[in-house]
Order: sequence, then structure tokens, then C-alpha cells
Amino acid sequence: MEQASRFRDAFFVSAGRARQPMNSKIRVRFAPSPTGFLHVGGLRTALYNYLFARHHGGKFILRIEDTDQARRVEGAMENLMATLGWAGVQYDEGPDRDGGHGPYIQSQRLELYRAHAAELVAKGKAYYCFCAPERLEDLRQRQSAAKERISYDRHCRDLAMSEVEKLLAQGGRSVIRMKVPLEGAVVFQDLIRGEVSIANEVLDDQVLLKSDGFPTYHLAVVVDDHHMGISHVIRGEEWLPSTPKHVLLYQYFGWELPHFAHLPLLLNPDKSKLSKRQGDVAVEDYRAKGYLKEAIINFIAFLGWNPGDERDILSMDELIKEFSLERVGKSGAVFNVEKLDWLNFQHLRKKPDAEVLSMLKEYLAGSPFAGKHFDDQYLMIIIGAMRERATFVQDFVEKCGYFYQAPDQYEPDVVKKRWKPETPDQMKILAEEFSRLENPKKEDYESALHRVAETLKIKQSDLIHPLRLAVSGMGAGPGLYDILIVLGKEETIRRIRSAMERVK
RNA sequence: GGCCCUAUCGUCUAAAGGCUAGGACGUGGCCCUCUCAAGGCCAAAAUACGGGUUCGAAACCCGUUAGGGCUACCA
Repeated sequence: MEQASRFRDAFFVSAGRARQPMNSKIRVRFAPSPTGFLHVGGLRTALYNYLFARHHGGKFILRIEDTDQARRVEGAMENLMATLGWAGVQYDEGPDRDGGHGPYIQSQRLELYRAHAAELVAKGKAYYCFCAPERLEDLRQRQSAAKERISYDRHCRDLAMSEVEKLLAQGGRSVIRMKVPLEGAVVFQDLIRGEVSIANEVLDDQVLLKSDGFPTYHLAVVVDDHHMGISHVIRGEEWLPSTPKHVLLYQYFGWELPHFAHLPLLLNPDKSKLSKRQGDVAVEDYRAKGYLKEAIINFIAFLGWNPGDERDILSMDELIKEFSLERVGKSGAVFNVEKLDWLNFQHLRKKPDAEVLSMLKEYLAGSPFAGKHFDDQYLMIIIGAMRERATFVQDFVEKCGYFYQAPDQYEPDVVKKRWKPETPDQMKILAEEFSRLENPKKEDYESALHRVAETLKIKQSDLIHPLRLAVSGMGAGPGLYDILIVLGKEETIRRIRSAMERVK
């Protein structure tokens, strides 16, 4: 495909050395704004950056874009870093990991942005604007009412130098805006979308430096990406329309352009941009629900990318090995939880027993059974019995509470179907037969039940189902004899007797 | 409204102009079976529409339609 070859050309040019994909010059970044929890879309962007960097032996940088003081949320940055760490998306440079390109928090780089804004003013590529917010609001309203394109009317673009100096001396509020050419167009290459072209006339004279002295995203991202040596800007598609402004800024500064790759958006089931109010979007939410990081990473990686073969369960190492921007698709992907559940099941199954055990113990500690002690050996048998039935670690408890506590109720539907008038008498005989067993194994329970069935001239299943109900209170679960082994002879008999009295 | 992006089963996707459009989740059925699962087998299910280009189009071009994104002194 044309797109693919374009990508290779772009890539090898950037590598500076043909046919040499391993290049330490590759530097990418994830640049979230610390306004809350890490969004799953954000995690995917971070992941693709990370995979791209690792695949090519480059560096992955975390940069905090906190240039909007109003939206600042206390602790959000720490949370972001912790969640990234939990997910295994490790950055090489970041606020707490200096790589010589810091600081990695934009609010600590204000002087740099001011200097660069001043440079553009001096070059005639930007200008001071003294328009009041009220005037701009009014302007937008009028444009909107007249169905005109909404943009700044460039009121201050051609103020005389003397006028500017006078207004500045008066100490009025001012911003610095970029001077967009009135004609022509910006054309740039996107690694995922190919050539993108936008006419200059539809571009706004974007504010670069706000009146509070902070830069806007557009200035900060260009300045930082340049000074941090970013080779590939891999970010969400929502940035595609403002990329021409960034391209223009690179030109104004005389800097080399990085490669751009705009990722397709993650979507709600109704295909709108993934958002709150249509389900969980914070990575934290999924973590709290018991999803494994392996499943989340695997799932998110496949939303917009695939390895090109028919594998669908991949580890982080395999993702690193297989990942390429060439195989990233162009259209948005719906985040559908059913497949995530299946992947969680798959990844949980792949975990060694010992690891599941420690996760189970951790979960138990926060459960209603926290006060009770269950030894490891006991829990291990439960894990063995429940593996094929557990999608989440908590299923080892919630789908089989009877392993932790005698049933206090019996599922009415199952009672109706399996518990006949003659059942209590049969259970009594069965309990007596069990009581004669010594250190019974699975087979011993089985043959004991078989003997009772023969004696009573009934089918084994006429005993099996009521017995399952008696010991578990449920109609579904592991093989009956597996349950009995876990419970042990005494507990089994106790539960049979209890059920004889209580099931009705 | 303007600009930009996108369009293959319900969902995630494969097919780089040439097989019967392949796989996965989910759904339904069958097998296995003491239940529920797991596993196995089978099935239903898609190239948005209309024009071109071509011997040949899901693929390339144009248009239409639909969806989405952006349109701030937010990022």
C-alpha cells in the first residue's frame, strides 16, 4: 500500500541510516494533562508510544502538560504515574526519572515558553493582543449568529509598534497570538493517514501565551517536543485539526519537523468519542473491578492495531516484538467490554497457581471472610477446581462461597428441580455410607454413592444433584466429587444433615 | 454552520488490484457431561450507496450518505 511505503521512507529518513530500524534517536512521549484519572484512551496512546519506543530501541518520555491552572487536580500526576506503573508502561524519562531533558513538568518551564513567544514576536511571526475576553465572546456570538466561521478577527494583528508599547506600559492584560499566513495551505504527512492538507485561511491566530503567563498547549507542545528531541509525535486524532498550527510554529522557529502519527479514537458503543457517562473510562475503574493488567494491555493494544496474523492473546513482550505503526488502522474502535472479559479469562488461566494464590489471598483479606483463616493448601484446591469457571480473581470466592462458609440458603429453582419428597431419606442413607469411609478420596466418595444408588435402585444422578445442592446450595459448579474433596468428610456430612432439615 | 478524518459481520479486525471475503468476541445449535463451565464441531452474520478506472475493485479516483473529531487565554 502507498501508505506503508510512505511510512518506511519517512521512517528511514528519520533513522538517518537506511535499513537500520534500531535507532536510539527515536524518542516519543506521552503528554497527559493532570486533570483526573488516567483514561483508557490515554493508556492506549501511552502504550503505543511505549511499544514503538521499545520495538525500535528508543526512549519513551512522560511529560506533564499542566499549563491550565484552572483544571489542575491535586494528586492527579502521582495517580497518573502510579497507574502507568501498574500497567507496566514504563517511561525512561519523566518527572521522577531525569534523562537530561527536564524538567518534565510544563509549569516548571514557563521561562522557556516566554522566551520563545518573545522570539516569535521579534521575528514578526506573533503579536501582542489586548482584546478583552468579553470582546472575544461577543465576536464569537455574532459570528455564530451570522453562521460565519468562528475565529479571531485579527483586531490586534497590525497594531503599530508604538501603540503596542504604550498598551504594554499601561500594564493591561495581553496575550501573544501566532500570525497565521492569510493565504496558502499547510500540507503535512501523517504516518497513519498519509497526506493531510488544511488551508491557512481556516486557521485561527491562535493564542500562544496566555495573559497569566502560561503557554497554551500549542506553543508548549512544539517547544517541548523540539527541546526534548521528540522524533515521533504519536497522539490522538483529536489533535489532527490543530497540527497545521504546530507545523507552522516549527517553520517559524526553523526547527526540523517530527513525524506525526494520529491514532484513531476509542469510541463509546454509540460510536461517539469514549467518555464518562457511558460506562467506565478510568483505568482505575477497571483495575478495581479485578481486570488484570495483562488483559487490559492486550485488549487496548488490539483496539486499532493487530499483529497481522490470527493470534489474539499477546503478552507485553510479544506486543513489543510485533508492534508497528504501519499496522495501526485509521478508523475509530468501540471499546466493548465482552471481549475484555474473555481476554481477562484467558490471561487469568495462563497465570501459575502460585500467583493466583497470592492474588486470591489479597482479595480474601478485603472480603467478608477476612477474619477466617484458610490455609494455602486449601485455597490451592479451590483454585484447581474453579479455574475454568473464573474470569476474575474474585470469582474464586464469589462464585463458590460454599468453600468458605456453609450455605445459608438453597437456590429455589434447583430445590424445585432436584429435591424430591424422597430425597431426605436417600440423603440420610448416603450420609451414613459416607460416615463409614476412612480418609476418602474422590473415588471412594464416588463408589460409596454408587453403592447407595444400587441399593436404592435409583440413578446416580438422583443422588448427585441433591447432594450438590446440599453441600453448595447451588446447582452449578465444579464436579461434585471435587467439591467433596475440598470440604472433607466431616463437613460434607454436616451439610447433608443440615440440608435434610432446612431444604423444603 | 465551517474545516478535517473515517466507512468490511452486532463488536474488534484480516485480505498491500486476482480463491467461496478469513479469524476472534458475542449469539444460536450439536457433541462431551453429575450441574455449570472449559473444550470440540457446526451455523447465522459484513465490503454504506452511486458512478468511474481496469480483463478484473472491499481495495484506486470522484460524488453522495452516514458517523466522528476540531472549531477557547482547555488539553
